[in-house]
Amino acid sequence: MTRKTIKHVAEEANVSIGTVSKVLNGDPTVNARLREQVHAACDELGYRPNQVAASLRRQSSQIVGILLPDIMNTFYAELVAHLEDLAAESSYSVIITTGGENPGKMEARARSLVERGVDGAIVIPSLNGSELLSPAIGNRFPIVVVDRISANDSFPTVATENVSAARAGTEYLLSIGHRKIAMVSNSPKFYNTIERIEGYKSGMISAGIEPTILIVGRTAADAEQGVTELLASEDPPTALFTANSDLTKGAVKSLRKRGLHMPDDISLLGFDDCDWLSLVEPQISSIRQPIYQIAQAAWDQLLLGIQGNAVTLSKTRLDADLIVRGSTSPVGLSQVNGAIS
Amino acid sequence: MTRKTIKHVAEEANVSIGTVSKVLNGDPTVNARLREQVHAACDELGYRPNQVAASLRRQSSQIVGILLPDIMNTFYAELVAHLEDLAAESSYSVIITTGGENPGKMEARARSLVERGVDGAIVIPSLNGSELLSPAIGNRFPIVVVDRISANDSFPTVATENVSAARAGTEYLLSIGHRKIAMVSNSPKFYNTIERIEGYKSGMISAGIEPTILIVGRTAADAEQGVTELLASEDPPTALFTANSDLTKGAVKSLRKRGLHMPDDISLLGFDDCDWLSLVEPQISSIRQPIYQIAQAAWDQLLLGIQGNAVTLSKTRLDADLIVRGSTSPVGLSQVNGAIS
DNA sequence: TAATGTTAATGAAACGATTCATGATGTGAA
DNA sequence: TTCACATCATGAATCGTTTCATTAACATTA
Repeated sequence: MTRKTIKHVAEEANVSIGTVSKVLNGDPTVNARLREQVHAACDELGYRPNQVAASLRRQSSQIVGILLPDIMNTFYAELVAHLEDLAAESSYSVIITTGGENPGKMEARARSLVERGVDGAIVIPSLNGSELLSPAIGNRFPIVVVDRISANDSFPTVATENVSAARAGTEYLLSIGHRKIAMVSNSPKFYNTIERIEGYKSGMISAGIEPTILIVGRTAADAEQGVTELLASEDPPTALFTANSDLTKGAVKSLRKRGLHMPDDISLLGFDDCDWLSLVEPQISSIRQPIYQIAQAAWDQLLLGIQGNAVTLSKTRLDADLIVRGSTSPVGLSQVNGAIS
Repeated sequence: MTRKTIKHVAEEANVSIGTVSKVLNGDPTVNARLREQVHAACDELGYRPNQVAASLRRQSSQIVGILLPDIMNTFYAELVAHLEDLAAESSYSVIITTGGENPGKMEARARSLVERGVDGAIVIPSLNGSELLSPAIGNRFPIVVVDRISANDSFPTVATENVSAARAGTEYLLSIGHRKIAMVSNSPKFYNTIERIEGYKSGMISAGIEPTILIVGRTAADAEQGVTELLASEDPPTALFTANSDLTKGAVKSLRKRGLHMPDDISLLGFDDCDWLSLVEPQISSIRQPIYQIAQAAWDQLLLGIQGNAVTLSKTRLDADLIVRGSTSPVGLSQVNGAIS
């Protein structure tokens, strides 16, 4: 028994196909009795509309794409969760595709989204991602770029106010007496990273202190190794500031292995909040991005784009919060003496 | 400039629409020269096929749905990540929808998936979810139920061999000398929970020991509170066995607040592995579900269902691994004396 | 009564692909 | 030369909706 179509409903209800369509779409110019008949017929037959056909005719699918590097990162996972909720509220469905850090893959996925007829997409690009997007996608396609925005994005963007957040974090560490503060960052290929480094730098320089920036790879393991080397150096920092949650993981591992205790031996402040930060001992101070607001703003922008309203190319920035926990404290005596070990 | 269709390509290449379609679908019965012309025309026009139209005609969308309670749970997030990969390899796209623990919402989402014309779905049901599914979905629709299977599922299922895994965990704790082992579980509404409890019970009973089962709510906070009460009781356990990662979080929080140290004061073993387990001090022993294999098996089953092959109603079970870390150790002297605090 | 206007149902034309029966072309055998 | 038989391009039908120009029915006015 194949699925019922609008045609079957029309026959059952003794009306035309057009009338059924009207009823289903809530058109008021239809006689109440017929409306009743149509509804009855739908129930009778267990009719479910075929959105594929509707999409084709209407040239809009009520589906949006989310294109991102990785869904296991908690920041992205939470973002996706919020976006999915928001979309569902407006009866949109969401196609998720992850492109890893591979721009080619990412471009292919973007293509496939367009072919699938999604009405728009929210994109967290990988390297050079957003430049690659335009050709893949054609120019009439609504996109909002989130988090990893870049200087010349020709799309609306939504991101955390990274510079001021990183600067606030740095100033906090300075305010509790640290001078040797190292930022641990992945390579500054994305604007979020660049901005975090910039915020840190400006904080340090304002305080008249030379910044120390440790560039490591993308993974926790990279950070672990880098931090281990840094700590073995001549004049190790008394505080670490990690640029995202993966790097924070690596830093914690490194400290553990070296037997250093936070906050007495060293302080640690991480960009990105996740729940395990308050499960470790001591709990780790962090900068929390306003994920829900980011999702909200991105969704609003996307809807605007889809509805074809004034493409204002808006650039939204949202403020992050500094959450002080137990991993950061004033410089200890042992640290002042440079007596780490 | 609107998007090009197959018709434009046909004109550009001076062939018929049918021929273009053949070329695009790799039909071999087409002259090499024409094939060449068609490809040239596609490039020339920047033609991208419209999968919506193709879906309508072909009555298959190359999209599958994933219906699950929550994407922020690491177990589900990892599952989704693997599934998305597997799907992409077979050039399927994936629509994610989360229904929370709300069966009504879940049913609505399932409906919407069907209307959207997905070829099949992978489902992690919420309460009574899989019973609700059939009516929402009609009977010719390929589904695989994962993780939260139930006794009378009328769909293929894939899940961890929960009973033996929980039993193995229990036996491990017994083997290192624990006798007062409490299982901390959410309410046994799902078969995964029921089975974990069963495995624990059978391990305890085989050892001639009365099981202690603490039923708490679904969240980490629920577990924290429950564990705190349990530990304040007359004769507190020397080891805890938590039934999933959220509960493990709660247990860790409770132990921290109470100032108990693992493993000396109390041992902890958690069902579900996640990366923060090896970031806390001591690292927490756990049972790791074979997530990739689960995803793989689920995907294979789903493809089978989609291809309409023998609906065997297969029930796949996969073995979990016990990972011993630092949170579990033989009963300490203080514990034997019952002198916790 | 005829002319006009209003309301609401209808039928057919899209949307952009796939698919299949048909027809055109060319080759080889009789 | 003619017939049979491949080979391969073509055009039309189809998928299940939406949409819009028509029409039918009826009411209102002159």
